[in-house]
Amino acid sequence: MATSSRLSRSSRSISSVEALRSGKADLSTAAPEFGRHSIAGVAEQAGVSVATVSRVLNGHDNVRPATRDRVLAAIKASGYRVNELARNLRTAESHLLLTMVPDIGNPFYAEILRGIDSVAHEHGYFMLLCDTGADLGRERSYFDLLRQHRADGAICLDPAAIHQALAEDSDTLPWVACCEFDTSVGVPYVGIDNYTAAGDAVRHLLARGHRRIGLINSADSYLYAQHRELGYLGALCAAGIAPDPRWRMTVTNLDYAAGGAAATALMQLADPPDAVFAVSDTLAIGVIAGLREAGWRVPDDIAVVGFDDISLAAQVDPPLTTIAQPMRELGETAARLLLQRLANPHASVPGVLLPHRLVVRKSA
Amino acid sequence: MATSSRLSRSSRSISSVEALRSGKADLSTAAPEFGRHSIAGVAEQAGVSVATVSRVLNGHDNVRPATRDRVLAAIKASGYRVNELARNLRTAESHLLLTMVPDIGNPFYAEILRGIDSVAHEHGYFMLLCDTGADLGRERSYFDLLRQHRADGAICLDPAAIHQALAEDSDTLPWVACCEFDTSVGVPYVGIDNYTAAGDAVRHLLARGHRRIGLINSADSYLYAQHRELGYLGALCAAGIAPDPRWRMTVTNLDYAAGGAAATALMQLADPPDAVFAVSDTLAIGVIAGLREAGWRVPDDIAVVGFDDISLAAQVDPPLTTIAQPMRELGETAARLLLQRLANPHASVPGVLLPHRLVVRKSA
DNA sequence: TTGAAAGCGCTAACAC
DNA sequence: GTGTTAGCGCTTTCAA
Repeated sequence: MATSSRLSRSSRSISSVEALRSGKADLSTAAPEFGRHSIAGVAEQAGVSVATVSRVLNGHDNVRPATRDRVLAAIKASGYRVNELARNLRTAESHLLLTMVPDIGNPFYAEILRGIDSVAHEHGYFMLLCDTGADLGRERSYFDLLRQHRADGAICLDPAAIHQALAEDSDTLPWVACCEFDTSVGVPYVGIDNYTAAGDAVRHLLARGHRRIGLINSADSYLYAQHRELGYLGALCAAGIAPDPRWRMTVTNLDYAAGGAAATALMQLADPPDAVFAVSDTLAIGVIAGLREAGWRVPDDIAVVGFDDISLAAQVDPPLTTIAQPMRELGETAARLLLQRLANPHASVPGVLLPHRLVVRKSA
Repeated sequence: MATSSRLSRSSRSISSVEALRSGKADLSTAAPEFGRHSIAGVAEQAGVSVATVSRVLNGHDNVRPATRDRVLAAIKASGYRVNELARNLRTAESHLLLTMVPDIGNPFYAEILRGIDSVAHEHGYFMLLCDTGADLGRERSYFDLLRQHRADGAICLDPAAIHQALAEDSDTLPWVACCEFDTSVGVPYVGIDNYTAAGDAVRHLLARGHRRIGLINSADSYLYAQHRELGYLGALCAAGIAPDPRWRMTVTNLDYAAGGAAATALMQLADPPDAVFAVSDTLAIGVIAGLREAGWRVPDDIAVVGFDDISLAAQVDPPLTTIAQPMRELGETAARLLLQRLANPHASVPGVLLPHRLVVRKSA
């Protein structure tokens, strides 16, 4: 294929471009008759029993080298692959880890997912990813995957699930919470100290001389939103400032547009803030865009602090000052907690708080 | 465990953070004993045979209503859930669709993923997401999931796989290509006409009076990169312009940083371009950031056109002019093609090209 | 060291 | 309409 794919590039490309234009390339597909062999076939071919093949397959050492070689040869010759479905049924595990994320599109989750994925692979697991859209119904159906034994355990990054945890049997299921968590439920979790982190953001603003500090927050049904609001309030109070309640905006979505809309609303107040703390970088980036559109300069007219430190934060204009969460580590830890719980269902699994840090750039 | 996990947070967190960081948490495997009931238990409880329970479970209509009710009651009372592992073994399908994406972090893929997910769910499938990191080895191991019957089919968004397709048996496996595809291979695909799309981008720049147009492209091992380069070249030639080869930059990564670096390099030429076409929005956003850092104004000093139209494109400063791909539809179509292929392995599945469009904003 | 055989939990013939 | 039963492909005692 190396050679055939290296046919004069231009000629091939052009013809294929033409084929593409028409959009009509017909692809008569051959029958995918994959995996016809079973362990019995291999056994027969190697002149041994299925038990022996199984032993070889699983690397048991009680097989004579000569026998092993014969089996290995038969496997190779037949192109045999283990049917994991059968193996899973037998061993009662799927080696799949369910990950529920509220919004795949939010770059905040991408790095967390990578962390989960890497640890999962290290331990022979695959990640079954589900976008819940923060919808309770869908979430519930995803938990069913656990009940149906289609996944061995779950990592939930989705706030909506947490509250459900108490009400249903989901607390008997093998899952852990990541980022959004309730320490008072018996579910293992990993996250950061949202209260302190939000306080850090606000204290930074305070240190820069801002006194009129707005907050753009998620609905307080989210625990992290509650904690960040408390952190915001706490820092302000400690500085002897009574925050204007009109400066607290609630959004139902963390996307760019929501940030822009909230910022616009904020600046239309008779008495607008001179700084804003948004509880997500995506929100903050939307805020900056909205502000710019309305003719305000950041940080001169109004300072902006975000939360998360997604890779984009450094790229926008002005680069975003934000609270960094250790995203990759958050994901890795969540996966380890879950694996730990699976390995030892009766042991108590700890809750973990990871450190955050303030990253000062130009927006505040 | 609820109580034992309620130990003072600080002390617990610290020790566990250390254990987890080390990655050495020991994971001796024990049997997770959830879901103790089987279909036999339900049958017994309802005073019927397992076959009848199975019939009820699968909604067959040859069951007397009274019997059905009895079974349903028994199911409810026992909290029984189907063991999908067993069902899958029996029916030889997992109802899992594998999706291979080169980089979860690239927002371009997020909307495609949503499209896939929605169609998959509509048809009772779940999406098993794998980040290949554009790595051939990992990709290969993901294809193994198909061979092992752990997934029924796959959607591959990853360039690296395409070339592999010819060389290995992967062309007998049930998969489809999305976004990156080779019309000359017998694999169903969906994508856009990259040649024309790139041409449209360049013609827009031409129409705005630019003549010195640079290109920031992926390595030409990618088919889409080849086609876009051809489109770029074609449009330039048609306008009677001989493009300076030094204005063509190749990046090995589509992230923001790569765009910034390429832009910087471009502008250090003795004779820099006055416009740049980047083959990805993430790249283009990095270009803008890099340019700004170096003191260039967009679009006054240099115009920038991107590709994809991710949601962020409208948020950056200046808002990005770009080629929009119908991302959601791309994903939906890919899923449909795959489902179609699964439903009818012998039918020929078409290749599909979806329309793109130029979105003019302020960067060019 | 190897084999025979019993299931894992389910579906689908095939009987009644 | 309902029950009996034979597997799906594998792992794992238990014997030999």
